[in-house]
Amino acid sequence: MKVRTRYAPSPTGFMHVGNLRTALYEYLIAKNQGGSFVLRIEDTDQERLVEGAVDVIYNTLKVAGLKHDEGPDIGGEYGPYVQSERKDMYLPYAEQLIKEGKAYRCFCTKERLESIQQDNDFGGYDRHCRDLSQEEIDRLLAEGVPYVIRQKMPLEGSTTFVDAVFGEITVENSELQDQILIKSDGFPTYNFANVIDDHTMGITHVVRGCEYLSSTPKYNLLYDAFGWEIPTYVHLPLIMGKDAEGNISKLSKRHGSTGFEDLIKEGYLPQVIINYIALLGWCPKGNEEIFTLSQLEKEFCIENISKSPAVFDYQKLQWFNAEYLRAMSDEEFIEVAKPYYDSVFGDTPYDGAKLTAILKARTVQLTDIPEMIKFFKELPDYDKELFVNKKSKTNLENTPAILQTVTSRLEALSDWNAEAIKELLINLATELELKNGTVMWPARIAASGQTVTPGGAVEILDILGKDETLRRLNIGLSKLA
RNA sequence: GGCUCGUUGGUCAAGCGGUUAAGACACCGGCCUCUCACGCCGGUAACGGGGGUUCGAUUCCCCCACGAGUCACCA
Repeated sequence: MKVRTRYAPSPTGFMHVGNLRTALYEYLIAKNQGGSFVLRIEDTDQERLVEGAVDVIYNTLKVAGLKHDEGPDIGGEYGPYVQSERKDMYLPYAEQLIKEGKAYRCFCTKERLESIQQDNDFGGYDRHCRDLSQEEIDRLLAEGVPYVIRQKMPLEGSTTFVDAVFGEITVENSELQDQILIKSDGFPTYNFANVIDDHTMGITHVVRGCEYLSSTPKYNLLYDAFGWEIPTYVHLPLIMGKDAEGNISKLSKRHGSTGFEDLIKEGYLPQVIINYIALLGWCPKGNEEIFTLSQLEKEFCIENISKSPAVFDYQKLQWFNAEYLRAMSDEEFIEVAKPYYDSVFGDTPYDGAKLTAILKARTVQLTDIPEMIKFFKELPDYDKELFVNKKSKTNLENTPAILQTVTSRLEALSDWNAEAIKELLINLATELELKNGTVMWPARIAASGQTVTPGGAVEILDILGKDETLRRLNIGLSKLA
């Protein structure tokens, strides 16, 4: 049978990396088996609808490369793919269960439910309406008393199911509530809609966070009640975060950015986020860690999904990002870095290729770029003490003369390119019987106004160009005078 | 609190009865070097505790501890 998985987010306007990982695993499980990945929007909670939230979902999947085969925007033979548009499908199923004695109407008010919460030795709903007489039901219906439809849970025994990740899990039926199937506004609950939709859409693998593990027996009782085949369950371990004190809890804002959009804004590549979260809870066969999406499609297997929760590690994410950036061609790097170059230079022309050459090995997050290159745009004010460096053997005594010589030699250089500049400076060092650093250090400081720079003197001088270089070297000389 | 699940270095994790207990990130040295990176070489660091089963347990079983999830007209 062809594998079919579905990603069923509710449109909240925010894509948490945990949700994205679920989507990714669903996608991978489907693609690994040549199956279909379905997108279904779960908007049964009319009180939590957010404007434009569905677009966030489309956009994230698109940027992340998780192309769905069926969905609200592209259709498919199992539509509609938005639950609110499927609203009328659910009630008949619930009524069928009532007819078969597997569900019942509950007329209890919210007030009553709240009051029994106070003194609940049993926990939860007391099944007050489970055995109302038919006359009573008819009377309440005639009066138009609002009601919900609840599922009758077995009072005894236990329910066992097998999860593809966690194995066999047994829950006592006495633990199960008579859960609501249809809310008083006529909409189905998430749990009910899920079962109906998954079955009618032919979903074979239900992949979701393990927070659903203990409610899965309820789902299965529903499948059984309808005589439907139970799907394969794949429950995923949670993604945790670690706060400043070292406490570990479910990943949330206090741990840093948790939204896909936020991470993109912070200069992480979409393919990096995908690669990293793929490895949070799943482990490939070999030692390789860098995977493209299509490689993941081939490698992914349910057996290697971990049972224990994983802490989201921003340092590792950074390493992945830097690694991807370094592996890029110059053209690819320029493409992703351009907005950041532009943010520094504005309308001033610049050589993206040369910037890329020095930045590629040094960029962790793309957002690091402006800070690294802003000195090219404008020479920062600096103290002459910066010229002093023990290891390069530079000090305020020898530097003025060296910098003066460097300046005049460069002034005479007609062909301004990295190679020529390098040759000139190295030859000068040899000629003066100095180590390279003694010549390079003053040049770099004067050209950049800072001790730490991306690239060396040669690259910086080359990028600045002859005029700007000489202007800056002269500023340096005047500081030393 | 009841129930369910989990527990290998700081983090991600391999392991599936016998291993010098992989690898990666981070960290610490060293080399390279005009700074910072990159790259290369090396290093520190782990099976939560207690009982069993077994010739032998990180691996199987039980108990405990700790952690997490769940007990909604939310998903």
